[in-house]
Amino acid sequence: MDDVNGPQSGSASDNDHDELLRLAAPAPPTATRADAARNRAKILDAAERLFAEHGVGAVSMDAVATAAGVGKGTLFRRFGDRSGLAVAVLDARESVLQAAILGGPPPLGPGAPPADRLRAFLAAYAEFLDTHLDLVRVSETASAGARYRIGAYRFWHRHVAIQIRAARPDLDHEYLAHALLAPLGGDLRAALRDEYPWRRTVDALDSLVTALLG
Amino acid sequence: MDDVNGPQSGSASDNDHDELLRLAAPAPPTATRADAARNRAKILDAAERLFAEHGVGAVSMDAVATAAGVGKGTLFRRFGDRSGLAVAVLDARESVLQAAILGGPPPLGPGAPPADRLRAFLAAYAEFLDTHLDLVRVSETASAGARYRIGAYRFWHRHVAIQIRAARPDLDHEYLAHALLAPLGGDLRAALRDEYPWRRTVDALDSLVTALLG
DNA sequence: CGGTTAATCGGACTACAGTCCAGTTACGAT
DNA sequence: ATCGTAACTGGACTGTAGTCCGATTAACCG
Repeated sequence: MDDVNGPQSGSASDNDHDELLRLAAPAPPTATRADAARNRAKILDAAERLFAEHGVGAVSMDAVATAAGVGKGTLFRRFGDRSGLAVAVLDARESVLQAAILGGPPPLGPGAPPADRLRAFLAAYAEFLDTHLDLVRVSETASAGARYRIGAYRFWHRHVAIQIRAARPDLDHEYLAHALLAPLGGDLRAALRDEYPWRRTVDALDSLVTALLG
Repeated sequence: MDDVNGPQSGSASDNDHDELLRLAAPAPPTATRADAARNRAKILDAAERLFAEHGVGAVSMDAVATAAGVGKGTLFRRFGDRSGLAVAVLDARESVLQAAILGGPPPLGPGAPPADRLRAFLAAYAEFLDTHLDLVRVSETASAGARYRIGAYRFWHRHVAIQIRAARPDLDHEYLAHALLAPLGGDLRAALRDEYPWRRTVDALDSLVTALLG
């Protein structure tokens, strides 16, 4: 297991970066049949269009399948369930933020102190969340907390955990990363959006990070 | 609105206590028809029995209605939806913890320093959560983040916010209370239960509280 | 280029949450 | 005691997520 000790050597930092990269990279394109790939693209197109036009909540899976010119079985075979489809649609948009974290300018990208990077990330993620709230909520709706198993969440979690560890190696950075991400879950944000606008949310989370990492 | 200033005067503390009491008290029993009350009890009995026997996830609303000897319309009229039923079933069990907070011995009850009370509460709630996880998850499953509107959550939130304010009046205690409760949401806990047992969860949250309140 | 195989396709099917409304029943007024 | 009415009841109905399996078709090999 990637142990907790090993202070900030250059190579440890590189390992962290590599691990994040692996989480960000899409699964290796395992020899898919041509028609399957075509259908996948048609479905994503149709879903994106319908979601934009009618709102995520008002689009049934049947509607997506029909609009894509594809049977229902195909839709569910390729994406598992409704939340899987949402994840796939979100994927492209998440990549932008992931790229900024991996190689963008500080404080979001590498180079800034951990506490600053963490604050910058939480602010950026909060913005992402508000922009795609409906889609994120659907992607979280799953039988057994699917959100926490998919690549995107694991990327955010890893990034946050690494920043915490860098500033406070004595803490349980793995769990605390979950705890810091939890307030940015879709349901809570949807319930609190009116009462707590983006600015107030970010300020409060900043104060939490400051208390934790100094 | 109940303003943020007003330091820890005795009366402010009493106001806090009264506000909590109000959130804990069940809605005034507005002249219910006798048969309605009887059916409500029959439904709760049946639900509790079926949940215990087959697991929460394997019990359909039809099954509850049938077992209670009641029509489906009645079930939905009285409890709104599936999550409303779960809330009602949980209600009695939550009251125990609420009573301990309002009038039990410290550190859970009044008398201990805010940071201690907060830690004690988070530990107690984490235990409650693990005991009733399935039911809590159903109670959170709702169209528009219903969890955050119901009395039980508002009680927990109020309590946490009050403790934060008492120790750190400079912070946004309202939002931070949500942030501290968020890690104890049902979905996250379900996903993390295996990897992070109760002890580790509580320890990590303790360190978070310590960082925040000292 | 034709045959073999295994993955894919797609629409009929199931199960369940939640709605609706016509009939019924309890309660207050007379 | 009787009546009027508002609230309650319950089962038929709707819409949707997700499953299943026979028919289809792409990829690979000789």
